[in-house]
Amino acid sequence: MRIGDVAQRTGVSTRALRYYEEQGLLGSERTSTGQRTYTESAVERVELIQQFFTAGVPSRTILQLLPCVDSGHASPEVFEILEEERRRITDAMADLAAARDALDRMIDITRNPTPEHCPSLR
Amino acid sequence: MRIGDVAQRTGVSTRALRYYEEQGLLGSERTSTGQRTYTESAVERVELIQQFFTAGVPSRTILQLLPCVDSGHASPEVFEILEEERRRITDAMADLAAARDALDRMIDITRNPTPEHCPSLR
DNA sequence: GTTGACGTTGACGTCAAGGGCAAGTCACGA
DNA sequence: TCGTGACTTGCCCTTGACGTCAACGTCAAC
Repeated sequence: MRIGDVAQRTGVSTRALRYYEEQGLLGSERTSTGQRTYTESAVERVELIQQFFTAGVPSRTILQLLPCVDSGHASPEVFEILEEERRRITDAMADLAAARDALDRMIDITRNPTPEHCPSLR
Repeated sequence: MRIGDVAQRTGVSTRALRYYEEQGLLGSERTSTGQRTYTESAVERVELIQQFFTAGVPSRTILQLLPCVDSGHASPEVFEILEEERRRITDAMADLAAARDALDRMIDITRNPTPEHCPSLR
């Protein structure tokens, strides 16, 4: 596959794919004329990378985690990173839940304006 | 209260507080010599702003929501924003959950390396 | 009245994940 | 062989929420 094919199948821009390679996250073979060639597994890899990016894991951290995906083995340091990211994500979920609750309260108040809720009615 | 007090009580830098004011998110009185003065409610306000920032709500959107916090009333457009942000946050939570599951699988595999999981052992 | 912490504005720097453009090369069908 | 679309590298640009520095004013204490 060429880069455009991977882009189309993953929904990730070619610019982003080159960026991933630049960051060491995604490998590719080259043709004799220098064009990138990808295997099928690259699609899966890109999807995993995307998932991490979406979760707020920075590229440098992903770079440390990916070898462990391939080898199935984690050094103690990598293991610590795994658990730390897990904690970070859990905390982020709690923050999101709190913000959503705040929005819910606002939605509720604006839907049922009552004197207790609404200073302007008092 | 002066800006340093608010910073200390909220854990938000003075630079950030001035930025919030610049963005219209946070009001302040001024002394005759130009120094900012805050009421007690500013602390609560800053905490709310932080909560939204943490949840990924951009300052321009927060700016549209805050008047509704004060008035207890939301125009249809603001109401739509409220619900859209709610959706966005819910989606983000699902993304985080998916990423955490991916991490959990990795953690599990590295904790119990088995031939099925680990290509290098096959 | 001087010291030192705290305050002011303004301008520029940072960081990450790409976007966009330029100028050239490659692949492939007509 | 020509055209066209896909690809290459290299470079600067963008966005948001501040950090940082400069140059200066203020305030409370001693």
